[in-house]
Amino acid sequence: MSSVAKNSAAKAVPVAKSAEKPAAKRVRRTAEEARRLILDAAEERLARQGPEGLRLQDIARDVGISHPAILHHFESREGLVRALIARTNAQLRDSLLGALGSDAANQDAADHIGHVFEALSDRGTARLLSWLLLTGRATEESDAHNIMGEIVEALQAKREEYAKDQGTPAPDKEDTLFIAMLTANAAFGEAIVGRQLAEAAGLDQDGIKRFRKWFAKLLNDHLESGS
Amino acid sequence: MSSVAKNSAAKAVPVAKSAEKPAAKRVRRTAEEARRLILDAAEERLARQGPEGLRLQDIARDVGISHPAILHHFESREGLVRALIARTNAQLRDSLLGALGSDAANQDAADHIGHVFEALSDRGTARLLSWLLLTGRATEESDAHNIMGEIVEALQAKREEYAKDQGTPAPDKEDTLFIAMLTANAAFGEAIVGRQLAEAAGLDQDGIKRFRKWFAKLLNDHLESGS
DNA sequence: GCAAGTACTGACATTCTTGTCAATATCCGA
DNA sequence: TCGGATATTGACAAGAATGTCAGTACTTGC
Repeated sequence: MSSVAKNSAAKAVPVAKSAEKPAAKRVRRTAEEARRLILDAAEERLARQGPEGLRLQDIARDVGISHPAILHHFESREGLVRALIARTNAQLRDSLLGALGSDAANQDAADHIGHVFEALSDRGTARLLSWLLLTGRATEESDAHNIMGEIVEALQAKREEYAKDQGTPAPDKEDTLFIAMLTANAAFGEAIVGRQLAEAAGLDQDGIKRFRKWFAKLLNDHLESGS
Repeated sequence: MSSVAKNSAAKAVPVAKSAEKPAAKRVRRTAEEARRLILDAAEERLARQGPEGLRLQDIARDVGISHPAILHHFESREGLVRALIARTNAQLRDSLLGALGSDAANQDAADHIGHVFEALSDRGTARLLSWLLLTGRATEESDAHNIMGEIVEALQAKREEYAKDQGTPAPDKEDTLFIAMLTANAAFGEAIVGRQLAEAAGLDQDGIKRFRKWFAKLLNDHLESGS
């Protein structure tokens, strides 16, 4: 050992009192893994406790690291929030467009409605996005722009295709847009006030399912009535 | 002026350096008035900047008082929030039930929809309520319970009356409940994501109006189709 | 093995926010 | 006009939160 006496008891910084802590074997993750874990923890905190539960110290404790580690990976708290927003947006986009694209020939609204509601309710995606909208963030990010635009395009394409098959006139594009908007609004609203309202009305979990079906039927009736 | 030399330069506490501040003539409001002003300012801050903009110092500056004055009137920040919630709930209740009760014979959904949307959008009522729901407050307040219950009752009564006039069968109560829920959800959703979505879709203010009308028509069609 | 790169940490600095307190100014009734 | 009640204030206290920094320990390429 050439460079001796480096971690003995010399310098003075770690002190190292007799036989106390076994040093706890520091763990080291890849940067990517660490970022993922941190975002996961932040996401859950946000979903469970709302915006005020998003504190670096808490998140760090959840992950099992010190809070400066978070700063190391995300620069600042704001950076963390930005990253969380970006990831949530991407997940939402995949979830929605994926569902819309997969069962290509499915014209039944109920399935799509279900997907939208679940995509927004699960893991508190809607709550997260609502919070960021409420705090005035993402005003210029305009990620939502693309998502909404793509979805309306996809929906309109399906309706036109369906109309051609049936020999009915092509549907109005604004009508398609309104359907998408209503669904989005309703899903967001449900994610936020849904539980309260359902409780107030004495609806159980099954009642909520009935509500979604009822809503899907409402839209289906509209679709079939021809604009 | 018998008791002279009271605000001269004596005691030592206010220091009163030569000719600086003219003492600024302290204003004194009634407790009620002060509370009202404070709540107004808090409400606006919340609507404009979201939950993070609700700081005692800021609110105090808006009103033109010092922040301990707020504590004096509301005990604590939490007390202020509670009071704000209570007032907002009461306003919302009056607004919604008032509209529903006034034009007694009006069966047209469009007007009611318009009222609901406006009541929730104006002054950021929905944003405020959303925030408090997101932060997990008002879980047991259950003020919302009463409001929702009353509204469904009122709506159902109107539908039954209308059905009797028309000789049609009485409407299903759950259907009425679902209509109310959808409207509430959609209005909340619009209050939060509405602007973003509309922007994304290239809708202007007029487009939003068209959307609301479209939604009202959707419900009207449903009402007239008999459940 | 060695050295460079970097994930990670403890301690500290800074700033912000709620809340307390004693003192003061204003209103209002006697 | 006096005196009590109370709305209001400045100064301070306590705590929490983000951010900085120098140093430590793990990994990986040579």
